[in-house]
Amino acid sequence: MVEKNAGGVQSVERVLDLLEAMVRSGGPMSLSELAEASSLPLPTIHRLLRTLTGRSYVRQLSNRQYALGPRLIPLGEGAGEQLGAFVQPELARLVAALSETANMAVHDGDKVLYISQVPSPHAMRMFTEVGQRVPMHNTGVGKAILAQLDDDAVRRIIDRAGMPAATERSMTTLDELLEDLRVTRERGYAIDDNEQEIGVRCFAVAVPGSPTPAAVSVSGPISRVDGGFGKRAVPLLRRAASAIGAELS
Amino acid sequence: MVEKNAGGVQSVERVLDLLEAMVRSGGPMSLSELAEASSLPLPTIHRLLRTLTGRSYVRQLSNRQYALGPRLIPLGEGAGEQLGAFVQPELARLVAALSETANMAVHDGDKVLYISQVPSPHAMRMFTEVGQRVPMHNTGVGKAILAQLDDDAVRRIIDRAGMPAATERSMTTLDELLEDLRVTRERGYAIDDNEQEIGVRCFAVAVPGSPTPAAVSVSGPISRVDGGFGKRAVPLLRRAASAIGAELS
DNA sequence: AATAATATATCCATAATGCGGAAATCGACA
DNA sequence: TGTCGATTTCCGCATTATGGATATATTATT
Repeated sequence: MVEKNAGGVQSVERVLDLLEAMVRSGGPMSLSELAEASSLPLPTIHRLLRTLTGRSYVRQLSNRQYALGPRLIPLGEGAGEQLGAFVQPELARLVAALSETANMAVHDGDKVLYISQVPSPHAMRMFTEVGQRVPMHNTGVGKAILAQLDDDAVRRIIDRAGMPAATERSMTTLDELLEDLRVTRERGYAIDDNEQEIGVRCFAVAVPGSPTPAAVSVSGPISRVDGGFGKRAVPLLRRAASAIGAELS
Repeated sequence: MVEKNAGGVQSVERVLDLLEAMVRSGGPMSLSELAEASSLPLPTIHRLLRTLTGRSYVRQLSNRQYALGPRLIPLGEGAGEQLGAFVQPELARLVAALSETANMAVHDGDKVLYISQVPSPHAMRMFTEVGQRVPMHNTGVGKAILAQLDDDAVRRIIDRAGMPAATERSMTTLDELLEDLRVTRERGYAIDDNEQEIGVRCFAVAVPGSPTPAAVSVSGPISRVDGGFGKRAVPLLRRAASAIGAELS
């Protein structure tokens, strides 16, 4: 044995490495690019990809490059549903206590993906939709997730995604954002104050120990969601986040 | 050798079988349920799941049941993007020729998932969003996909999903739907005529040879999308669908 | 067009890897 | 506390995946 292995099935671990490399690259990859990314011998990669293409989890373009295949889509959808189903009751408890819309979102590339939502009983409420992807720099969940990364990682994400302003309250420079994240880390929760949409305020807490970074939030109109609301909401958000985190780890 | 193997890496094939079983079940599964679904020995399944849980592609609940894990979500998203990126130019050609919104969708569970869209240049246009999931029985893409299945498979889907009416033109009985699908198969393309939304008509063609069933469509207001439009649209849709199908296979 | 250079795909002998029967452990229920 | 069904760990065996070497495509060069 050349290296110790953490008890996983080798070929499965390698397949996962390959798929992750393909997600990271964001586009089709050639065999040799994959070899470099994974430091595995070419024949091995080829054989594994052959297995995946045979099942449509990877498809080979006419360039002979490889891309993620359509069969992965139902897998991702299914995972989202199953996760959402578990998270739903926790969010429902938040809504029962606070009467504002509760969301859970996960980090996905340079954006944040909503995977679960329980709407507020109020007529005027938030309208985010499960499956929607929103920027990281001007949303509560996005900033809660960013605050868990170090400044360099944040910089890379913003380099790629930019900082489009959604409202006049949105932050537009990296320095502003990094300072806001510093405050967020210290305080332990993130606030979106009219940054994503005028008239809306949002409190968000990161899910601790989640494998893909995630966060939960409650949001509503500023008339109801004020400082006093925050005082009541944050401890509940913390509890919900750690309950979810405990189940995920 | 007890059985012939199609040249794939055994443990990888088995992992895919397990994940697919978990998607089909739609909820958490116990080890023994997985054993029954996959006809593999328990220790083997356990070892494979251990590898997957170690990487967060599967998570184990406190019940000791297993569910699809959060790491699958970015995979599915990435696959959707990479597929969409390739499909985009084909859809753009359709829009250039027809000036109506073009969509591509894949079969996902009991619904249809939009994975790519190019909007019409007209001010009045369709508003479907990528990532949205819509019913199968009252959409063009949905019916094009259903028409490729046999009646029993259709029946099972409708049994689970029901046939909620979106408009007064929506079909609401299985028999109506099966008859419509028979016509669709004969004709070679599907029509959604005010069934999903009043004032909107849609022509759709299945993507041939796609591993996950898929379809492309163009849709717009009935004032522009009439019989004459269909005559021009269908051959172009066919060409786009087979171009996409060729690349996917 | 012909040739070289590079990247991709296939073979196949080897042993390392994953396999699964058997046994231990855990957890639910009485 | 004892029993039963399910889950998890153990470990010797041989089946399975491995990767160096080789053949075959594909692209670049003259």
